[in-house]
Amino acid sequence: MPNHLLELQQQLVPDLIETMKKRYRILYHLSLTQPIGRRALAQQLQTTERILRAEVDLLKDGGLIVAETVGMHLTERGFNLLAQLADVIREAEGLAEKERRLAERLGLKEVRIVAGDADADPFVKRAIGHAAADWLTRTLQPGDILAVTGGTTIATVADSIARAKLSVEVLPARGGVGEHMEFQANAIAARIAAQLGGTYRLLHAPDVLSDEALQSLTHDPPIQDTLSRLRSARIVLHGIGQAIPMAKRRRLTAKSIEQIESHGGIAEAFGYYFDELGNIIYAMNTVGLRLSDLKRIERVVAVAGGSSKAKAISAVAYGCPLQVLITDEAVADAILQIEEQEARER
Amino acid sequence: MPNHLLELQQQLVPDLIETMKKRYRILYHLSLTQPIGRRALAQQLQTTERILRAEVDLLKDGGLIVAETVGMHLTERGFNLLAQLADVIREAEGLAEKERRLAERLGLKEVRIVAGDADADPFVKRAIGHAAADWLTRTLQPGDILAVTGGTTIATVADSIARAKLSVEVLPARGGVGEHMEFQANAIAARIAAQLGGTYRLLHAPDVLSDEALQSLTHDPPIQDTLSRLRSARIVLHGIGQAIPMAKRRRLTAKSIEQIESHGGIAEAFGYYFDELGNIIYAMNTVGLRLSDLKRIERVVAVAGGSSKAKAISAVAYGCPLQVLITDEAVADAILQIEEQEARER
DNA sequence: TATACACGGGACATTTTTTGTCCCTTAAAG
DNA sequence: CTTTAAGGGACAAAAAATGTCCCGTGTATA
Repeated sequence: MPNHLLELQQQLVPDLIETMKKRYRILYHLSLTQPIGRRALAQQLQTTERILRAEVDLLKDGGLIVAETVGMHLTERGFNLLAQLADVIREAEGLAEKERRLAERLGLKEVRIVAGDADADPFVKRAIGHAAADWLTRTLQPGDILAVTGGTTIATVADSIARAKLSVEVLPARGGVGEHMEFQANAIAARIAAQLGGTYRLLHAPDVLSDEALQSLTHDPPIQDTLSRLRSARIVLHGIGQAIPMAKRRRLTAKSIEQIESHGGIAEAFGYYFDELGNIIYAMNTVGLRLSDLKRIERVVAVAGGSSKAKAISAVAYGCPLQVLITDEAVADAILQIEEQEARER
Repeated sequence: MPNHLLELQQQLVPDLIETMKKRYRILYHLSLTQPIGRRALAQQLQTTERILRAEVDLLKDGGLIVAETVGMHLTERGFNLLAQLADVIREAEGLAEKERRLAERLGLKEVRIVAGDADADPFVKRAIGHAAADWLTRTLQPGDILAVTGGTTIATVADSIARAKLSVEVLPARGGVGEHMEFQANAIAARIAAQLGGTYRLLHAPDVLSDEALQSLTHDPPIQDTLSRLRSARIVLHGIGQAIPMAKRRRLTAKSIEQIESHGGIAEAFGYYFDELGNIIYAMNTVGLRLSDLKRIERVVAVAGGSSKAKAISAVAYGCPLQVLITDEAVADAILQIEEQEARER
């Protein structure tokens, strides 16, 4: 009933909604990449310079955009309009509907879908990060403990978080993995804390350990302390990986990789490997959050996109306590398509 | 807040809101004049054949219109859409806003404004009639007594009233005046009653009388009966005239006309003549409803339009108990403009 | 029954708008 | 100081919108 009007307009001026989406998309891209030039933006939006220019001129006349020598950027009015239109557009794009269906299918409390496919368009990854950052700022409360994992996806969340002054504590949910500094859980926790204006602690330990090393490390007082705080986090933000690529990147032994492969391993999260149905088929000896810890955490939020990760994402949703998923349309479509196939077979 | 969306769209896609209005206008004119041909409709809408044709083709594709050899007419879908969009368009056209302001200024419960100027475009008069008919059908309840005056405007209401089966009684609020049969209160009451499926009574008396004739007539039992029922009407629908033209049409004596003129007479209603501020400056000896009777009536509805009547309408609103006004945009603008002038002078 | 009329739809030249493309000046960054 | 990417101007080519006329057809009127 609220946006009943859209349906009426769909009948009388079908192209109205299309144009509205198109212009919204321009404003949205602009908001994430401003200041940006006409030509660069056109390339990003997969359109020609001249066509974008026509739209931009209109938006400029409307006072939603200003053009300066460094490039175009949103005015305050444009920014407000963007925020107010967000829900309408999500409804018009059919994303809201897909969110409801995906939440039901995966048994989640909340799903947020961003248009596009992160595999095909790097901008979509940023958009996912932005959506997650948005969710986070709306959800975080003073005094909260937030745990984050590493990875490129969660890093985009850190990129998008707006500056704030919020007394929260940000912790890395896992130890150090691999080489890239900026994708480490530690580094991301620090960046997010800096943006939010909160505090952070680091977990000075490698992610994977031998039994003995794990034993001794967990008796180290500072690590013990961080770990116990970690378990009382209210929100956990984590990424989801594909099993085999992740196993290789982690330099697991050939034997372990083979084991994962032979058991149909498809997803990785928190150092656990899952098959398509969410069964744990391999678990690493990790410092940091364990699967059993997640059950007691109020909001476990998975952030991941790209059609290649679709199966991994549904696997984690089945095998891991999860309340919120922030993903892209390609993933949603892939998972919902399986649902339709099943319905047809019945 | 309900059509908050419209304001957002106004910023993002102002041009498409215009086309929405344009297409709505086509559907609306079509609904009042169907079946009608392309060329005739184009003339009515003050546009060219070809331009209208482009729009009509779209509406046809959308299944809102069908074209037959007798002309075009709305489909059921088109008709539903029209009804559902009515409020939206009134909001988008700014009519809703003007209605609120006019109601406040004139101290009325409800104002309904139709786009255009009845003086300049005869179609607007029909539209006013249609709006009044619409108001009436939504307001009338079984058992109601409805009183109506004569005049061309109220006659258009009778033209537009949809057939119904409603047990109401329709009475003429005044006696016979002038020569045109179809504009007599009696005739209009009968036609409205016929359309509504209700009953009616007639007032077999001339509108204007000498004192003695009035005395004797009011002792005539059938007239007495009708008059007493008239005074218990729940709704009165009446027109508003300009003082001088009306006085001449009524063939008042030169002396009376001069009196009206010298006192600044501007409006006429129910046989009373008002100056600009609503003071009664001349009253005829009429059979039928008196001004004093109106105070006890629940809904007194004035129906009148055309820029030339603007002052007359505001005069009656001041001088006469009135709850509802159905008029056109030209009148509304004229009255509201005075308001703005006053505000400027302050 | 005959006739004039208004209907929708087809056709097409003409006008207007949209679009692709290139260039120019300017300001910031290296 | 040079390079780069910015916005805006310009203009021909392409596409769309528009004005205009015609035609066969069914309807209502004479």
